[in-house]
Amino acid sequence: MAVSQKHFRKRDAILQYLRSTDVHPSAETVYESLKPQIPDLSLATVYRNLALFKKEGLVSSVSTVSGVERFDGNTKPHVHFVCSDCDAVLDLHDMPLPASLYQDAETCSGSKISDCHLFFTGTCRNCIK
Amino acid sequence: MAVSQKHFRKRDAILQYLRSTDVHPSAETVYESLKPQIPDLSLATVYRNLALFKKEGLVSSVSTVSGVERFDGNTKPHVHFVCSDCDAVLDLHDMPLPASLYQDAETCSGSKISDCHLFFTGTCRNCIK
DNA sequence: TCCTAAATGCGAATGATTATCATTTACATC
DNA sequence: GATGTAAATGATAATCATTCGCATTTAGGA
Repeated sequence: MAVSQKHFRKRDAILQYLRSTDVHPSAETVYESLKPQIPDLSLATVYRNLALFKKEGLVSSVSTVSGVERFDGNTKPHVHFVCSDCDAVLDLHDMPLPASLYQDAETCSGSKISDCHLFFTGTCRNCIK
Repeated sequence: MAVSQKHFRKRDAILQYLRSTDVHPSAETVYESLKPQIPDLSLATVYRNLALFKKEGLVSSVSTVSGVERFDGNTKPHVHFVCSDCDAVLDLHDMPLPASLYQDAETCSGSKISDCHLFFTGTCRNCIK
């Protein structure tokens, strides 16, 4: 009925949002961020699509912070920092993963490795003050 | 009243169990493993003490696997492997963390780092078959 | 316009974890 | 040994993130 956006898909909006931010949002945060633009968005849809994206490798699950899963639309492997005070999740772009890690892990474990997760916890710059 | 073990503390039993195993148990698993020896153990006690141990640095939280937190009584830093098929968590003892990582992360993030977590996901040897 | 499969909204169900509160225990003191 | 006090615990309710079930809507082709 609307002039345009008949083909608009909530799924696309969710993925787009994940790729546009570096806050590593939770499902709830994705929902709240998109709700103003998409008033009839349902939380279940966010969860469903996040699960789908994960399965398809379009987004990754950083880790769970204070019991809540956090997502990342940046699929390029990189290191994370998690602040245990404010639950912020930051990218440490300047810390590349040693290229050998992957292969080492496969050899060492005798398993088929699919993903590598490296993150640090501590107190972030803001919370130190 | 009992002959001995008047001073026996469930807390100690929980810590002892965590240090004796390498299965990286969940709270539920700790509970079920100790229940036969300690019939009046409560799940709440397990959760309470795990939280306490974590705060004191006596145990660490490996990661949450399929929505369940997994614990490790081995405080020496080491690498983990998580099987996405069977949810097993294994130690990769032969993969030491580069000593510089810690310091690098602190410099790179401008934060106070307290812990480092490195783990791989994939399909373990058993599940490959 | 009609049809079908996929996508979604809504709300209930699930399941892990935490909070509450009464009871018990450990241990120091008398 | 009796007593007082703070910590530890058991039992269960409450919480909260996540998933499920199902009816409805949408997209896109016939």
